[in-house]
Amino acid sequence: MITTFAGESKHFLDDKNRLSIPAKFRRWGDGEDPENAFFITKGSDPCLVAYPEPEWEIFTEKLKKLSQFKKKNRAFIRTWSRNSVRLKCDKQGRVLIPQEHLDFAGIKKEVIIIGALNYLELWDPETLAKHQESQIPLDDDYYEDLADIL
Amino acid sequence: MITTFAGESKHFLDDKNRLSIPAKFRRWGDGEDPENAFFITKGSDPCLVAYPEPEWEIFTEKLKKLSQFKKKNRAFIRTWSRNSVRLKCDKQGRVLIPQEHLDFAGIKKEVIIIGALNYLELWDPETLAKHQESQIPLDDDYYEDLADIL
DNA sequence: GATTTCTCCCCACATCTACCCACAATTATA
DNA sequence: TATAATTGTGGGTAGATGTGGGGAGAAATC
Repeated sequence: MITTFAGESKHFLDDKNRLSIPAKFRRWGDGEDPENAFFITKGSDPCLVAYPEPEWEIFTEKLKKLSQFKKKNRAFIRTWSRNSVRLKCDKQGRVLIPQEHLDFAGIKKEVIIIGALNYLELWDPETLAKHQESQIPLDDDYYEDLADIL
Repeated sequence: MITTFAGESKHFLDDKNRLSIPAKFRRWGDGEDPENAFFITKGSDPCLVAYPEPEWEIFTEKLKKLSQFKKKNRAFIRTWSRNSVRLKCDKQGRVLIPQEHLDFAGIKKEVIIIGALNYLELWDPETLAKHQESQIPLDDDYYEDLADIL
């Protein structure tokens, strides 16, 4: 069982591109996961997405079921896999994020870390603000649909 | 099973932004919840809303079922989760409320804590008074609709 | 094989958190 | 009513946390 991530923090990259993972996001489940590694990918939104290793594996197992005889499946699997990097926290609870991933999300120094239930999102503050502004507000139809499951 | 919260109290933030939870709201259910943590979120009204952890989890578990490959789902989860903070009572029954949340609700020193059945509302007294004044009175139609379920 | 780059350990330290103790005021109990 | 327990509030302090930087070893490059 994975701990549910919630809340947000602001941290800073240091000169070595290391990012402290907030302590509350650093441990999960029953603590029996010895490594507590994350997989970081490029998100569908302009941010990085960090999955605890078990979550990433669950998702990846689903992907394996896609037929590789469909061009779009191959493309998706390829992209997913290329963009995934396994990152282990150092003894101070930091991960070293590849420059290419930082560039994708426009992260320079400041990082907003959002706990989004079973994954984390890493945002550049400005990019996040702009994204929130340009966001189409959730409309009544959406809430109608939500109401069906909530 | 969650105890039903009812009634209201007035407490004061101390210099460290700690708020005593009224004793009657501090324990719930069968007392078998070892941590007795709250999740505090920004309300739809200008106040903070505090859910006992089990209540928050019920809702959140449903949210986890939403696919993250729909943009609107991501937006909804992000908003919900960003504003949520898990707060554990210290041994004296107090929680440390983040400054940002206090600012959202305009809380400075005095706090009105309202038991609202399965959650608590935290109000700045002035904000609450103003909100009550500007409140649209409940009309007959509303009571007609209520009658359907009551 | 030698040199350079990268990774990750360690140490350091300011800040923040949450423990503990304390105590007055209130409520419960005998 | 007297006594005991609970509650709300204040404050000191040890430990946790976030950040910075040196340097040993691994990996990559020449």
